[in-house]
Order: sequence, then structure tokens, then C-alpha cells
Amino acid sequence: MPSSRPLRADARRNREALLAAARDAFLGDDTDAHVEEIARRAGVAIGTLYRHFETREALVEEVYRKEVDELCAAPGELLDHHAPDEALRRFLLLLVDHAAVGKGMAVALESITATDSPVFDNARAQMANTLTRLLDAGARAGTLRDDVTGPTLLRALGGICAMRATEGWQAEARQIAALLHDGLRFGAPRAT
Amino acid sequence: MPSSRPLRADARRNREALLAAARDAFLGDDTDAHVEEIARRAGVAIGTLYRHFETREALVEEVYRKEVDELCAAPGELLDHHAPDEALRRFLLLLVDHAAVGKGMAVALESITATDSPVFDNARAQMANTLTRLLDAGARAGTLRDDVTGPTLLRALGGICAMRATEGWQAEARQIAALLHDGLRFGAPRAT
DNA sequence: TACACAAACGGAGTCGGACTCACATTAGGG
DNA sequence: CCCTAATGTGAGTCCGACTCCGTTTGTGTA
Repeated sequence: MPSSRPLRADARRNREALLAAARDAFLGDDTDAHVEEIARRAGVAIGTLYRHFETREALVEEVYRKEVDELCAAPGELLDHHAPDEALRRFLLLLVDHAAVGKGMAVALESITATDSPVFDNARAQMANTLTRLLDAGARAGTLRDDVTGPTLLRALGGICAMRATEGWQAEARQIAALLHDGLRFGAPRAT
Repeated sequence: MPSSRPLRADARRNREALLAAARDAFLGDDTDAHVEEIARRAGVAIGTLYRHFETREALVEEVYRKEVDELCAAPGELLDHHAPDEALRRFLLLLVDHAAVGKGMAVALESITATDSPVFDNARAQMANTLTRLLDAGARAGTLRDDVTGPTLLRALGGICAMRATEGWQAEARQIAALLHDGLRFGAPRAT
């Protein structure tokens, strides 16, 4: 309900403090930071936290939306400067990098890609659309197969995002991205 | 500590009742059945449940171990009757079928593939070994690329296992399996 | 068959963490 | 400056995993 009324100054301040505190916690190591801890870091009481965010999960979603937005903004430029299959390749690597931001981001991406939690409905739809856009461009160019949809590819990426905390996981993640990319090119009309 | 002493008759009975009740719950829809509910279904008290299983997770692991064992037993026969890349293809489809057993099984497979929870260390290692075996056979035959390891492929499968409850997910899952399979063949010395 | 006792059982109670609610405080329009 | 609706507060509730210890029972032995 942020649109109904401009939100009082102190309320906005607290809301932002909460988001900042949550970001610190979630994007860092403390993926399952307690709400109490987040409120404390933000310098407010629990009640205030719950005035601004329906549930703990709603707060989590809000924190990660910005990251997802940024990620999903990339394809526009990528498609301007690269062939569709190359754009897709770069986007997948970008995804790996984002997952690398922190354990928290990886967990969030996992939730977005791998579950059907309604909390991430928006983020999931946005990511799926982004992938669809890249896939469509590649299909039109004949360099990517045309029988895989954005939502399907999104699911396939779950494995990447879920990785963390293991030695050398990033190399592994890149390899899986490459594997999927190759799978998408394999058998395309103009496969290279 | 089942090996130290043969376990009293009533204890064995209760243990089995608990496992049966848990299997009913987990392999059905009630993935997050409460321990109390499971104990009730088994006709024992909570204390008894905890005598047999360290934690709720330990019970979960026990329930799914059998499924994983069964799944991992398959490649032996598959490799006897099919070329390695075909054996791999079939194994991936088998994985999809197992994930289809129930929401619970899908969740378990997800945990096995996508997290690094120590609860599933055994299952994870077993699955990774199984995949390594298939990949090695394919690499020797020249029909699969040789730069992807079992653990890596296992991670990549996370996306498949995490799928559930969405209309037509199984078709989607098969497609992702095919995608990975194609990615593994793409660029192999004797790619078909 | 009876006995003894270790093993197993039961379930009320503890504990930890998400979430609520009734009251106190305060921003900011008039 | 005052009024009031918006906001903040934090002790308390709720819920579910897990613990503890008194009670019951299976079973090896005489």
C-alpha cells in the first residue's frame, strides 16, 4: 500500500533502515537471520518490522527484487551487441555472477527458480520473460532450438543457483551454464 | 547403533511403523508433516520417535534412502544393454520418474542435488558416483564429452528435481533432461 | 514359571523463533 | 499549537521440534 498515501517521513526512514539491515544480513552469510536480529540492526522494534512487511518472506522478497531487476535488465543491451546465442551465453554467466554475490542471493535465486513459492511469483515471471526473449531471438536466428520455453530453462537453471559453499563451485556453475547452452544449440538449424 | 545389539522385538516393530507412517506422509503430499502427526499415525508417542531417529531430518533421510538406492542400482543394467550415452539418457528419465513418485520424493531429490546439507551426504555421494560411472563410460566411447564430472551433473539436475505441482511439469522435466543430455553430447569426439 | 533389569515407551514440559495486539508516541495538516 | 491518524513498541501468543525422567515391558537366566 505504498501508493495510497506518501508514507510519513519516519515510516519511510524505518522502512529503508529495515531493508538495508535485511540486505546486509541476507546478501552476507546470515541467510536465515532472525527477524529480531534484523529489527535490532535497523534500530527498530519487531512490531515496526511487521508493520512494514507482512511476513519474514515478504521482506526477503523485497530485498532480492532489486537484484533480479538488475539481472533482467541486461538482455536488452546484450541483444543489441551480440548474436542471440552469444547473448544468452553471456546472460547465463551473468546469472552465475549474481548467484556469487553471496550465499543469500544464491538461496534467493534458488527459491525463484526451483520452487513455486508464491512469494517469488513476480521475480520468477520476470526471469522467465527475460529468458523467453533471449530464446525467441535465438530461435528466429536459427542458432537456438525453438522447442524450449523460458520457464523451462528457468527451472533448468535451478541447479546452478542452488550451488554454494563448496570449493570451486563457481567453475562448476559456469560449466553447467555452458552445458545448457550447448544443449540449446545442439540440433538448431544453424548450429555452430 | 542398530548393529550393537539385535534390537528388541517391540522396538523393531515401532521403528518400522514409524518408517511406514513417515513414508506415507512424505511420499504423499504432506511433505512437511509434523513429527507429532507421524508418531500418531505410527501409534507411538513422540518420545519413541526420537528414540529411533535423532532428528526429524534423520527420519526423512532414512525414508528416502531406499528410493535412492533403487535409482542408483539402475545403471549397472542400463550399461549392459545400451550404449553409454543412451544409458545416461535413460537414467535421466528414470530420475524424472522417481521425482514424480510424489511431492516428497521431489523435495528429497532436490535436497540431495541442490543443497549441501550433511543429512544427504551419503545419498549425494551415491548419486554422484552413479553419474560418474555413466559419464566415464560415455567418455571412453567418445560419445559424451569428458570434461563434466558426476557431481557437476548432479548439481545440474537440481532444477529437474525441484519441479512439482505445476501443470505439465513432467514434460518440462523430460525436456530439461534432454537438454542436458544434448549438452553432454555436443562437441563429443563422436557426437551423433 | 518367575524374577530382574536393561531396554523401550509415554507425554508433559522446554525452548526457540515467527508473528500479534493493545497501548504509547509522534509527524504534520489546519 | 493542537488534534488525530499514522506509526512505533515489545511483552506475549502460538506452534512445532526436541528433551527428560518416571513408567512399562520384553527377554535372558535360574
